[in-house]
Amino acid sequence: MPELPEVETIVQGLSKVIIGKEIMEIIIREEKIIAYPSSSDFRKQLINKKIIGIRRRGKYILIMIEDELTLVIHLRMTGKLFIKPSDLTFDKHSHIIFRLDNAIDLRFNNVRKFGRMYLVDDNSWERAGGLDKLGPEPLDDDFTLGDFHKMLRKRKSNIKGLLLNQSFLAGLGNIYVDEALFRAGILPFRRTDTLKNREIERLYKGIRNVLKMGIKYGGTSFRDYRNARGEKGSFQEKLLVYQREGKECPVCGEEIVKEKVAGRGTHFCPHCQK
DNA sequence: CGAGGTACCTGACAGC
DNA sequence: TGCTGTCAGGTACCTC
Repeated sequence: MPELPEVETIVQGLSKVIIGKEIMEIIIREEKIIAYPSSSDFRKQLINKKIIGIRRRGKYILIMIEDELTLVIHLRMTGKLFIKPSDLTFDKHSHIIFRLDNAIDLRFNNVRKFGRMYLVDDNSWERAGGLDKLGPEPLDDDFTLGDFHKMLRKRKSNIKGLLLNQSFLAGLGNIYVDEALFRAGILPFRRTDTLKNREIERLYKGIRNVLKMGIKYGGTSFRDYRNARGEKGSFQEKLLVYQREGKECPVCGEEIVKEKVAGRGTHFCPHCQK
């Protein structure tokens, strides 16, 4: 479900509420969500510990716990992480509940049960479900056009598939890839080694701009996504091609097309994108 | 290495 | 009303 801007919005929302709080109780209603370690070790190591920080890496949420532990959470599809005053009524899909010391719950809700949690030692991330294999952060200041150029030069696959690959670049998903490619004027099935310098530059800027805009508008909510307070984002109102099949291209007026590329539903303008 | 398919799950929606 | 098929913001794993 969530991509970089949605995860960033959730992290920003949670940081105001959970930092400095102690975990009093953990209610595990779906064991399989805890991927590492065992659910009993997971509970044992977290109980009565204080949350000292939270940050994002790609689409992963990293919650820093005292005693040099990191709770790593990936929401996958339909995952939500939100805060709520503690009570005993649990939504059908709230699988893990962290009860904090101010009578606030941090709840992990995930209709499709694809999301996973990992509890690892700080900076020891090889057990954290691929976190150690991520590519660069696209919004980092030290991720430059030159870096992007160098990374692309070694590749030959279609550009959409490559941008979805988290070990190539961290944080993009199906929505933001389609939007970035539209803004760059590049067809999603173009071979990476055919991209011209000026196209690579437009793509670099397109990726960064669309991610920044996504964060500014609090993410994209067209079905499940909600922030840490249960509110929708509004970037769905700014989408130019995603979920706009059959509608007019905002630039040329031609019809937006949807096809399967890299195994995913892919939206593009056959006139504006070359 | 890359491409393509399947699997993991549940729910919404279209069509009959 | 209800059945069936398809699709969904993600990723791991398998085969060729």
